[in-house]
Amino acid sequence: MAAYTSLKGIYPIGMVEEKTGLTSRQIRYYENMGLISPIRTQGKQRRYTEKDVIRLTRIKYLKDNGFDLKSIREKIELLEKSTKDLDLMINSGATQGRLTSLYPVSNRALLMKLLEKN
DNA sequence: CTTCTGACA
DNA sequence: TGTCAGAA
Repeated sequence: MAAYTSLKGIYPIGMVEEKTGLTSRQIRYYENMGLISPIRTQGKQRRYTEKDVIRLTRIKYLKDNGFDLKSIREKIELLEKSTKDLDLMINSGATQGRLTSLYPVSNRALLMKLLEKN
C-alpha cells in the first residue's frame, strides 16, 4: 500500500494512476503513442512532473468523451501551443494597455485568468 | 513492495 | 486493455 516517495513535484507511475484515474497500462501505452514523455531515473523508472499529470488528466478527459488518440494528440498540441504563445506575449510586455485588442475572443477568458495571477 | 518490458491462454 | 512472467 502506498509507500511512495513523491516529494518535490514528481511522481512515480503508481501515484499518477491515482491522480489521473488511468491504469499504468494506459499511461505506458500513451507514452509509446507519443502523447507523453516522462523523464526516467537511473533505474529506468518513469517520473512524472505536475505538468505531465495535468497533461494525462486532459488525455483521460478527451478519451472518456470518445476521442481517438490522433484527435487527442492534436487537441493537446493546440492547447499547449496557445498556452506557450500566451506566456510569450505576457513576458515580452506586449500586453501593456491594449490587451483586449491583441488577443482573439476565444482565448481572452483564459488570458484574463492568467493575468489575474500576476 | 513498486516498476519495467515483452507477450498473449 | 488486462494480466502474467522474470528481472531490477
